Amino acid sequence: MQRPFVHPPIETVTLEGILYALADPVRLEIIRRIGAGTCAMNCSAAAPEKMAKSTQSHHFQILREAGLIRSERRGVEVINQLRCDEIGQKFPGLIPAILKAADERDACRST
Amino acid sequence: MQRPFVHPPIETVTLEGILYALADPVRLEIIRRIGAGTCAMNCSAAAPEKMAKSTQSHHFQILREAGLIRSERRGVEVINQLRCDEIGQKFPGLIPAILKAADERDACRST
DNA sequence: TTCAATAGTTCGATAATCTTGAACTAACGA
DNA sequence: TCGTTAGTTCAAGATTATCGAACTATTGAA
Repeated sequence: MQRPFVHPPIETVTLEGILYALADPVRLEIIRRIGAGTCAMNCSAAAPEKMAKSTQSHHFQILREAGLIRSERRGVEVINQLRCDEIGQKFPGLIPAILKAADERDACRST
Repeated sequence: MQRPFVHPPIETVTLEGILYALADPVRLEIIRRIGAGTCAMNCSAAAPEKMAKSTQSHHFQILREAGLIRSERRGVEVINQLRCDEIGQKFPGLIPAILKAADERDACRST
């Protein structure tokens, strides 16, 4: 089928959806990678290597439905970017706080 | 069996565990109620009314295992409180950001 | 002490959700 | 047109959640 990507308008994005999406370690990692990069990232680059593609695709779909990312086909690949401005407007400081917590966790781990 | 409550030391509390616990709407609501109150709260008061007690109990167990709450038996009931100082030390601003987002969502809803 | 009531917990079974491999689609280049 | 790459969709087995029923722990009253 492969219908075009659906992105919920920011008004319908819910806190539950965001937390649910970010509660999965894989998806949190994807968001961290996408969020850290300056430009949009394709799915394979953002997801863990050894995971089944179908599972990757599933995770991206959940991130899209949660309103966290915007996906767009660019040639043979699909590029993704964080909808940080929109989300930041609706839930100020939420995403940064979570990403900061993830960074702090990593910093603690490596010491 | 009913073994005594186990509370993970703050060092073993993970961001994943916290996000996972708070991703469930019921558990987020429980944390909001416990967090809002000035004193510790028993399970029935913090959980939604019409939910099965076994399900409530299950949710409290997940919140405990995530390190979000500390439970203690007080007579016939079990009182719960947010471990906000400890968590705030490990993940500064995380819980407040999530609770703030929940408050903002409610504020938008009611207007 | 014994009995009843209250507040949670544990257990077992069904219902919902996740993960994966296989088959498929869409775009590109030789 | 064919082969390759990058993702998606689908169906099925494996986890995980929800509930009712039975149980435990504590209190207070007879």
